Amino acid sequence: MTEAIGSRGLAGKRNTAQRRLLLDLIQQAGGHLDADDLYRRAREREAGISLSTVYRNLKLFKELGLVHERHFAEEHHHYEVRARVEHHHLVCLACGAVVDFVSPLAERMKQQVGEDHDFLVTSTEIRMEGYCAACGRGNESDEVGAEGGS
Amino acid sequence: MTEAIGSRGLAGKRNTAQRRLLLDLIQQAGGHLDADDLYRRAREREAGISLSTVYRNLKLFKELGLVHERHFAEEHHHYEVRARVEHHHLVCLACGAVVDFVSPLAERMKQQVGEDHDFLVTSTEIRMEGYCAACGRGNESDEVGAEGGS
DNA sequence: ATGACTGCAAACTGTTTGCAGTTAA
DNA sequence: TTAACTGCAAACAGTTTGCAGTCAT
Repeated sequence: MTEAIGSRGLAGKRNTAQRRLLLDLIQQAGGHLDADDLYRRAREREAGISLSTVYRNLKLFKELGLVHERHFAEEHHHYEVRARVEHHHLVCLACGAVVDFVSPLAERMKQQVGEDHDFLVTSTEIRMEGYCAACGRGNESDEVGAEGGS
Repeated sequence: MTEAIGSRGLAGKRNTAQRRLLLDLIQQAGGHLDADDLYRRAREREAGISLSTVYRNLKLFKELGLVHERHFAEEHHHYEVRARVEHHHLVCLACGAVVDFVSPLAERMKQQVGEDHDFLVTSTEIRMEGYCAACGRGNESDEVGAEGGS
């Protein structure tokens, strides 16, 4: 049953070849692709597709709730299919790997913070940075001690 | 007292009037200002300062660890003085208010996630979105239920 | 038939860079 | 004195938009 978002969910919008293609690629990719990744992959299958179309549809998919926009440390956006369960990201500062994770603590924190600050929290994004097992060694210098002056 | 980062911490770099001014403004602001905010405030005090200088110094301060760069949902970066204790952000989708919060759960989660995925986590950024007490009512339509198809 | 959608090129925003002049050390 | 720094303008990357033509409905 991986027809998850194929054409379904377009809510009255036109079902064009480009949209089908983009949705399909996003879905296949699984996660974490930016507009340019998507554009490049799309061109492989349909050479004439334009970058504006990619952007316009990414925007549409976002509005329809089909994809999520992520803000990693880089200067552009990343997109991923809307996940069934809320997950977060761990990014390796050395190799750039992005690992998804879930944590029950996140849910608890959301509730608690919402209560404490009288906020109705609708979504949470957690990004942890550091070094993965492979890159871990040799990077002791970049520690983040948080000392304050008097 | 509050001479926290004034000229101190420039680590051998030149102590120019522009740097002093920028550091001072960043400190006064307390948090969450973007390059353009900073530029505008800086011009009020020293009309001739250039935007490139703002960017170049923001980059320097970041490298020296004097400020943190934040990635809110908008298309540009925000900066804040390096806090004594790691805190996170709650942003109101209606009025744009940004509230800082701290949570002991964040620390626990960091440890746990690091262990689980064999990552050396050096920093964590948590952003929760939702509606503050004042904006809360009247926005029931935009809920984020995470349902999966079939 | 017709308005939503597309491709293209041009515009825009946030950020970076080359260069020549200035200034802290 | 001199290399680090600055202001300016021009370059860049990512993203958006106006327009004329196309295509799903």
